[in-house]
Amino acid sequence: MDKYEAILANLERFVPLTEADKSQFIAIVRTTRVKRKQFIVQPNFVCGHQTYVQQGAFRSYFVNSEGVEHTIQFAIEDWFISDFNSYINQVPASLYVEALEDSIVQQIAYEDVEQLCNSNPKFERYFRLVAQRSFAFSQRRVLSNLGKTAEERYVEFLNLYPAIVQRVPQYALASYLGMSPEFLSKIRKRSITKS
Amino acid sequence: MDKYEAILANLERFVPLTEADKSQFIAIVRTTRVKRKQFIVQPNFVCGHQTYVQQGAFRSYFVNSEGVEHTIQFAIEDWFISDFNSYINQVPASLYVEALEDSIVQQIAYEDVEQLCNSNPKFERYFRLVAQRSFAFSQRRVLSNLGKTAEERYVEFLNLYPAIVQRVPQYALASYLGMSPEFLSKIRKRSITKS
DNA sequence: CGCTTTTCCTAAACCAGTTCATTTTTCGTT
DNA sequence: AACGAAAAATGAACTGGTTTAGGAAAAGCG
Repeated sequence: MDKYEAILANLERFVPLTEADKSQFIAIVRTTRVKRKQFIVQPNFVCGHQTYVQQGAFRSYFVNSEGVEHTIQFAIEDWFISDFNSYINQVPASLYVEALEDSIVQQIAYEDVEQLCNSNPKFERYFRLVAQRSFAFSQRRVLSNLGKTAEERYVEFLNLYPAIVQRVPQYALASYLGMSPEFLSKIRKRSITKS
Repeated sequence: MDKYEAILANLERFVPLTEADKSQFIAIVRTTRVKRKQFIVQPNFVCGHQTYVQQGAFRSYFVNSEGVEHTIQFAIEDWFISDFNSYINQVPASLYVEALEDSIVQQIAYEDVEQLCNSNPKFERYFRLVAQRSFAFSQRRVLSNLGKTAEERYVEFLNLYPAIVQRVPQYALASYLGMSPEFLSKIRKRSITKS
């Protein structure tokens, strides 16, 4: 299979593309292999790319002043991941983005994206729609967690992303859900004996 | 002063505009007065507009299944506010957006914005940049709160938005900062006696 | 102005979730 | 298959923040 098939299908969910558009886009894409535990973004370095996961799994996380990790996002096949604040404002990152499995990604550089948007409104449109949806999504996530207990947040995540639960380490999931790994462990035990 | 001056200046921070662009934009803007306590967005109604605050103050909030209010955002002069998820996906809102003072706003309708973006790439570009920055901003907000205690979140907000602290009711601020009003009261007492 | 309603403050009991210390299991590597 | 290291589980002690209930102060409104 063509390695650009998936990412182009992603674009075409938002804007129709001619063959010329497609090659214009492919020209700025770079495919890379990333080994498990390897970082593609690190604090203090400017995040120069957006990364599309063709195969594998990643997480982005923040280490706060006390040294505690907080997972911000998981990404598996057909998701984008980066330190978006660093990328969009071209300032030093505050996140790590780490491969959780051996993976294959497609990357596009900031400068190339901006130029692409300037030269072809279809891409401007694509990135507008994606940014708006991402923003709306992050708002929804905040909302749906408000006033929920730790257990409710876990159950909700389990229903929404059963595949991810199987695939990521438990301490990472705990830090995503905003609880200690010990407490997540306690919850899982509870919900197993219940059912 | 021209009532469109402020909102146009906002646009021009991102894209240069000709006089023709400006009148094209102004054509879809509607100015409205909103009285204190009045809602401009309500749950179960589709949020049809983005709202720019020319004068006054608003907050958006969510009421969870237990009836507890959670403030999502405050907006004073030169800010936009809406239920962005409802607006962008044109689905029923889950938020209230309420005027905290008698206010004057400028509103632009979803359909008009989409048409404007289609017909003039400058606006496509403006809304892309704004959405990207909003997303980055909301990520930053999440980050900066991670692992912080209630008191640290209060102190940070006080430093970032001293004007807003003076202007909004304390229960609204508490629900924004993710704590009970009683606890915020306790904190304020502590930090006064400290200084 | 005076009445009503909303907002703010105080304090004690309480609890969801954390921390710490130890054991058990899983998993990647040779 | 066997070793070592990382991850997950367990349980007891603890705590940051909530809840509940009451009263004081401000603010809205006729």
